[in-house]
Amino acid sequence: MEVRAQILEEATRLIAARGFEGTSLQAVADAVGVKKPSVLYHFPSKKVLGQAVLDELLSRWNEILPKLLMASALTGLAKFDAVMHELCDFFAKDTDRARLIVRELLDRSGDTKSVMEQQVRPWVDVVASYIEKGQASGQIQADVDPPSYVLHISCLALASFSTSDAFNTALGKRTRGRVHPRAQAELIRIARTSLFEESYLSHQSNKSGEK
Amino acid sequence: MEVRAQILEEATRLIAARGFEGTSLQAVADAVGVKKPSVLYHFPSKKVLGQAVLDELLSRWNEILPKLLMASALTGLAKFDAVMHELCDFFAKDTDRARLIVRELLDRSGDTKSVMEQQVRPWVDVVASYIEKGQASGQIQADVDPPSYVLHISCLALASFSTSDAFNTALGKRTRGRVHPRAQAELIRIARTSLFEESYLSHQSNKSGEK
DNA sequence: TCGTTTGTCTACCGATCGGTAGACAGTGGC
DNA sequence: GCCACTGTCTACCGATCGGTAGACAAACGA
Repeated sequence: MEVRAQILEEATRLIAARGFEGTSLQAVADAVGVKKPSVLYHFPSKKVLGQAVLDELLSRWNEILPKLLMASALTGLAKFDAVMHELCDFFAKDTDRARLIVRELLDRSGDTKSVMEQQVRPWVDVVASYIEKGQASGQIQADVDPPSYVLHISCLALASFSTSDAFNTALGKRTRGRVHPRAQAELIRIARTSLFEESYLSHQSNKSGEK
Repeated sequence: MEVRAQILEEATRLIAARGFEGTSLQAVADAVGVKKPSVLYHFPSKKVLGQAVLDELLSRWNEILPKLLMASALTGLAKFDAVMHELCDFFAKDTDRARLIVRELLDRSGDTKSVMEQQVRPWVDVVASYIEKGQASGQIQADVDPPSYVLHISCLALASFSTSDAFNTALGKRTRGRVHPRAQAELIRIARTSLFEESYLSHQSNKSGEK
């Protein structure tokens, strides 16, 4: 069972870096240190291996999903901070994750339709409904378009993390392999400032003595 | 010269959709309606063809770059709106553009280092310096990190446009091939709200009678 | 009219692709 | 001792990859 896990790990790394089409079974086998038929013994085809990589990613995501939304004891800014913190942590823990998702969105934009409608959209609707509540209570800016906001911020996190190397180079930072702390702080600032009413934010920061 | 342009066009479309590794010269030839050696007559190798696709994209970008920054007669919010409008228009005119750039960032994150440092960073620095001026005059929020902000908003536009199909599906919209108007408006709102001081924005909207 | 150039083609090359067949070694249970 | 199972291997398959050689036809310039 050890070899199977290694194959999955190296395949994840290679597909994230070079794409599914750009990764050969031979390259995966070489990375693990076995021969090609051994790879095909554990995963009966390349397509199955690719799907296993995505399934592994999805199961990791499902691990933190509860923490994301079941932090329902929190409200307003505290809930927002918890969600953004978990989201950034998820991608920061393994930089391949954002790359894999972005590649999947690019490579199979057609095939992901049903996944989008069945898996992503309900999740977006839940977060959007929270935002609408915040708008009703005046904590959140009235002209926010909740579903678009949720998707844009998701896209922003995905893109910034998946291109973190080029991102840091353009920043002139040498923080390899992960998003620079200042850039991550700015990401969260953009998301927060474009969501909450300024009056609510200043009130919260006064209360908590933050910044 | 007609065939060469068609090859470039179909190669652009195919590489944007399936990636460089996922696009064979045979597929390009079939799309144009010629045989494979004809493709290799106009472009001596696949690598050259791929670079030509990127060069074409870069030259289109250089066409609008002056309009982006030489709109220097404008200041503050008017300049911001002009830049964001041109930026969105650029990607909206051809949805392949964002996909090509994102793929390039993913596939050759290492090789793009010099391009980043020589082409992108100066541009980022220019915009960042404008933002710093805005901070000094109080129009722009003091806690914005200018270079990070510029890159994040660029990433946001890139990611939202390049994944527009999946994006719209998750939104439940059927606006195929381009970003839904509401989503694009929300993108600009996020960028504007997270940049300018609220007092400046409300002052400007009072002056122009907008919204 | 006659070379030359331009562009497209057929036929083919070696390398690599994903995948298969089957030998072989270890490791149990009985 | 024996058989079944597991896992890895060598050797190979047809298909496709990027790329080349060279025939051929149309267009062009002198």
